Amino acid sequence: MPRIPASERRAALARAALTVIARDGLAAATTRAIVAEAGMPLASFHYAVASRDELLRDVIELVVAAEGVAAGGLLAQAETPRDAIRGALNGYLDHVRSDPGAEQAMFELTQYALRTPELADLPAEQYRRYHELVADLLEAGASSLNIEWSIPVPDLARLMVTLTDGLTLAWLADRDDAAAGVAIDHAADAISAFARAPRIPAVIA
Amino acid sequence: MPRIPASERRAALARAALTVIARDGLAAATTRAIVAEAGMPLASFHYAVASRDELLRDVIELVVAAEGVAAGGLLAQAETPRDAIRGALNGYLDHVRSDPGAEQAMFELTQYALRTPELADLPAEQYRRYHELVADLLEAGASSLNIEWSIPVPDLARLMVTLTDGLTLAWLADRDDAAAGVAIDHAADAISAFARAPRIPAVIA
DNA sequence: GTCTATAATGGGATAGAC
DNA sequence: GTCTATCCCATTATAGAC
Repeated sequence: MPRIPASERRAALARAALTVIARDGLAAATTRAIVAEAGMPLASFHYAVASRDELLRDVIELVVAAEGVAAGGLLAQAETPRDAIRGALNGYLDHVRSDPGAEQAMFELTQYALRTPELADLPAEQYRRYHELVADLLEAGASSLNIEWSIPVPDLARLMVTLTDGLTLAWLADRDDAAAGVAIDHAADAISAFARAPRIPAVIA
Repeated sequence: MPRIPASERRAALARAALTVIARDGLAAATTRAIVAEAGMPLASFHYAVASRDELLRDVIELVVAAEGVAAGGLLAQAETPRDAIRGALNGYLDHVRSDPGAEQAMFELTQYALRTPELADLPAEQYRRYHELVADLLEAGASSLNIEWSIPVPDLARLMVTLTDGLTLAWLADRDDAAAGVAIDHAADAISAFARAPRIPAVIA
């Protein structure tokens, strides 16, 4: 492994760590497992990064960024607010189903960060970004459906993140697709009640 | 420590483990930390229990039982379905606020169990009990408010657990009391839409 | 600059003295 | 039956050979 900049090794290690955590869990993500996944000798680890916890900081940032990419695809075409919410939640659950380990990795990392003084600041920032991301999606959805939300968009965003987290945790625990689908239908009914016709109608192009 | 039955030691170890996990996190709950908390010599650990993972099984059952006790107190007097839902969610969040570590311990244990083949069956059972517990509360609430729920009670129960999990995770991450309170208000609005007057009016005593 | 080899620590589990 | 003392392994981190 000659001549690879430390910054690149660092990024490669973070990606490898995420792969290991998604596959085997955080407890299994030892420095050895991580360098094995990255195809590096053990000593490269501390050459590129000061400590395991410091690498986990990178991993969390990686995960948050990835979540942003995944969320971008959730804004499907829909005729009604209910279908839009329902589609977004189902899309999110499909994403979880397609790679449950990755989603579980997020939760494990968040909980670990909360317990680790050097990382304890990350979860708040992580959720701030989630809320912001979902708020943007809600704004875009309102615009595309020509509706407005009857409660502040940041409030609704937090409620949507609450639902995705809760749906994910329960599904990870019992893998009950049918129950999750039903919960999503009811949640879509409940949340779409916050959509209403705009006070100032949009100009039709 | 003379003459204490193994079953009692086992229970004491499970309680001590939960104390340690709530205070310092699952990763810090080593056999040594657990016996120190329980005031026992290290060798008592494997005398009472075959392995650390086996003790964690007991701990999860302990946690689920404790959650049941906590939930029992959430059925406050309320005039309307909205206030009942709102009161229950606020009561739950107060419980989380009063001992965040204990709540975090639950999540950590669930995630760890999902990653551990010998414990992988527990989370489904855990959530089955939560759903059942909340379903009972919803039935009791409907009866006391003289309403009925417009969707099946098990469906609504899953949605309520989804909300409590989601609210808890976000609050643990950002400790934003105001935002959590607002989210609860909106959630109560949304969920109380599933309450309606009973088709068969209850007999007034 | 890179990696082999090893240090130093802390872990789960147990043998054997009392 | 109980617990001290220890085993042995895996871990993070690093010293020093190339």
